[in-house]
Amino acid sequence: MSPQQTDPAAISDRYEPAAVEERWYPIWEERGYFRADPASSKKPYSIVIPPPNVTGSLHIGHGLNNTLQDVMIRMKRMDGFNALWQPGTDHAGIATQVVVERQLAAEGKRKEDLGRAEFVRRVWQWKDESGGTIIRQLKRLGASCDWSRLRFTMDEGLSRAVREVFVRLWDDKLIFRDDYIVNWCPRCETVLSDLEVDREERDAEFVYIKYGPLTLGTVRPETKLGDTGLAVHPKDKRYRQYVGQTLDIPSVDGTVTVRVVADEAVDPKFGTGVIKVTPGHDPTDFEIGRRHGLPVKTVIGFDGKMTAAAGKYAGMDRFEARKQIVEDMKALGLIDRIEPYRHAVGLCYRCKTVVEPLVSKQWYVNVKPLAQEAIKAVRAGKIKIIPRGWTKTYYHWMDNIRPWPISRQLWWGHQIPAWYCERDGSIHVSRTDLTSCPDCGSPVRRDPDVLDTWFSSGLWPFSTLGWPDDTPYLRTFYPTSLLVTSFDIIFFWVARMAMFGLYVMKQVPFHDVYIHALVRDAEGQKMSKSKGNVVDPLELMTKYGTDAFRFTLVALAAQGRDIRLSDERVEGYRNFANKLWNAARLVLSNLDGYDAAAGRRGKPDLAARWIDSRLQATIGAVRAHLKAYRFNDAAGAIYQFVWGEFCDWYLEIAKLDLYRADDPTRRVATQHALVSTLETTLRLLHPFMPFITEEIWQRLPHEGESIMIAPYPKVVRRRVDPEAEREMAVVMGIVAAIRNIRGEMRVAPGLTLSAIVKPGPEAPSALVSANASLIQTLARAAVTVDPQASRPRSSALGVVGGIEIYVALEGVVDLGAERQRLQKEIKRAEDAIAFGRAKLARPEFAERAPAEVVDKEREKVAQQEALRDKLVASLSWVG
RNA sequence: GGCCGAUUAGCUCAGUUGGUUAGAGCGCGCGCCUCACAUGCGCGAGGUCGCUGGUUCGAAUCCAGCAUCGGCCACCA
Repeated sequence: MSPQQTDPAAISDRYEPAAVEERWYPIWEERGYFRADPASSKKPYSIVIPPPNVTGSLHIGHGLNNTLQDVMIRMKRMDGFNALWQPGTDHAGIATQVVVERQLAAEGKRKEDLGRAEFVRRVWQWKDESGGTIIRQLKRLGASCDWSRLRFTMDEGLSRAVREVFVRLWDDKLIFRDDYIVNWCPRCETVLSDLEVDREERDAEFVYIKYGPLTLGTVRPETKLGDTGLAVHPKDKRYRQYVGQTLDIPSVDGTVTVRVVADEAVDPKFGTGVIKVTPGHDPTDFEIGRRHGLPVKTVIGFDGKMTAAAGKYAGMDRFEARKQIVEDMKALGLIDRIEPYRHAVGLCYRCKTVVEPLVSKQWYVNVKPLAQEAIKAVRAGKIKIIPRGWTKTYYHWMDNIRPWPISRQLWWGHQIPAWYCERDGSIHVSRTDLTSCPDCGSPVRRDPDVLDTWFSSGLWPFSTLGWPDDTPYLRTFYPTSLLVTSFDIIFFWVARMAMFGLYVMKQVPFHDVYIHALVRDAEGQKMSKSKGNVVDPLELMTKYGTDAFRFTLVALAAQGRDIRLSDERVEGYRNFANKLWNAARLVLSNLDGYDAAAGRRGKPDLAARWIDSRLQATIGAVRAHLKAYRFNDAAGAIYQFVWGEFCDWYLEIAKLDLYRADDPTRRVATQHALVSTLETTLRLLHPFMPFITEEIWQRLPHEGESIMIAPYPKVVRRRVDPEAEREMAVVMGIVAAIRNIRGEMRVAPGLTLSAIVKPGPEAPSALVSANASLIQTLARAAVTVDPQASRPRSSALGVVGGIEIYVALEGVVDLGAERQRLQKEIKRAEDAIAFGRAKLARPEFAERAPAEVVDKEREKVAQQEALRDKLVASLSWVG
């Protein structure tokens, strides 16, 4: 490396991120640094991205999620792994379809007006228009994905994977079609899985209805029209006589015929201990009905309106019908009483419409056997969930898993590969499209439903790598190394991937699962569009720089705790980037005459040995923290090292050699220490702050073409130097003690103090003497070392680790003024003491005030006494 | 109802397996435009670690109970 010199004026004293970010990302991408190579002999390391909604845009959660992944993948890539970060996007069935439906609505059209084929074409068009946004934004974030491998859940290849898995599950009898009670959203007109139903507490009326000889309570009187039974607990003596009877109950619209059954599901202590059984509109009732052979009567339709079976209420909205029926029952004297009641109602996760339990024919995956394997994999440690606490949640959900309804009444998605024979209705599931019945040659009709979005995302770790084909990527990178995701999709996604991965590949889809927390606003509120408190990551990146934004998220990403993001935080880390920038500016502008070889030959002085030792410790800490996914600790370790040690101490010390041209050997040695420390630090920091580190690194003497592919720092044992650390601790302690006195005594920073240092057992004279000039400069004090010294008059005392330091005050501070100040403070303290004592002495206070108030007052007095004593002591030395 | 988490400085949070004087950022006070950086430098104030009890030589840390807040799950109509 040739000697170089940079004029400090040539580099801005502010780090300006925009230009740097724009310059480096395209270079990295063009040079192919993001690409993994399945033929490489390096150890593979892979991450699949949680696919964002293809038509979405980057929100703060993506910011955190992808920054963490980028930190890991960049670190591993630098550390010599064959690293693949597999990117892609999700078609997000219902979400995307709703957006396009809204666009149509703006044109005054409904999707039915276009027809299915045309509608789907419109969605594809929308996908093509908006699909690039989130990818561009991820690039803006610095994400080092292998973009040449970008996948989409509805790509030809991934669709083939979906169909293949569907067929295999069908052949294995793990997919079935059944009439079952489902969560139905009357607005979206589709079935929802249990996970897609949000619960919300609502106030309701608990209506006690007279049912012939019995009385029972319900919050849903309108479903009375669909009652086909009554149920009581088998052991409930009160109602035993009715069990088995069929009752004709006079009701609002003629009589209702119900059979009384005994079922364990009934809680005899709740309400009257009798429940009405409406198998058509309640999941519990549906189960009871199945157990006892009660018929299903559907009185509410898929549109949320009462059906023809509801008699005179037919066509009425379900909630209006509820009111009307209560009115009618009141009129007929069928209501015993009404009580207020608060309970959870199910809402559609997309549109918040109250979900209607309805019986309909849907496709299901019997996930129970798959869940068993998924549980085993975690128990056996083949999948490690971090933080550990989430494993219990995972087990609990897997243990209680129910069949997964996978059909959705949408047009956007993977259409179910099943055909019905027009002749006998037989079902034919096929890898290829059918035009006629394989059994009888009759015409066939394809099932119109599409699959739940999570079906295709569940295949993501292997479908993106080429499955069902046996590709080099699949062989090299499956199972993946790490999955980084948020806790809110553990069940939706992580659990499904675990089940599908084990079922299809016979191997876990990932080894480690890191679950990160939620990013909230500065007040701790969940960000939401309706609250208007959404922080736009792009704005933050523009305002403070991408590196600062990334570093903020990482620094705040403590395990198991939500992140409160505020501008002040990002600003703080923007300042950190600026600090680093200026440290680099100092180094770069003092490299004239630099000779790397000569620098290496030189003998490092104490400070150089110290900073090198601290650097090794930092490298070790960062590696350990990243290994354990303690991102915040890793970031904190670097921050502390760069600012608190390298800048605050080493750069100040280095200036001594840099600015003094009388010792060229020392200068070159120090230049070398500076370059080497800074260069290593940049590599250590690169995964967190990719842009600024590359920019500075390129300007520094370095080896290689980019920091992105430079080696990640390793701890060099022989550079760990406990002796240097001990000795520097003494020097720093003395400096701090003198600065402390300067601060307390309000001595101007420009004034040079004179200090006598009396070494103690921990700090031999030789050590202090050897570093006297260092101390002198850092503390701005003329230092005399004297083991026999005793404290002179008019001096301030500092004590550190057995060393005594006497700082002369004569001529430096106005002793008279200082005396006055001390006297004034002593007086104030004494006044406070006197006041406090008087208060305590007053009987009405001492006897009547609460004990803690009295204690507090006593404490205050004691504090003031201690302060006074300290001031008096100071005064004696100043006097 | 079940499970989980949180409670530490004015604010937001760190604090690995129990171990000297409990840390950081922001904010606050004092002094500084010291030739890398005022997005900065030096110094300082500020904490009964939610409460009660227990284990221990020793507890912010482990155990039990309580209080407050938050989250997830759940078919009590």
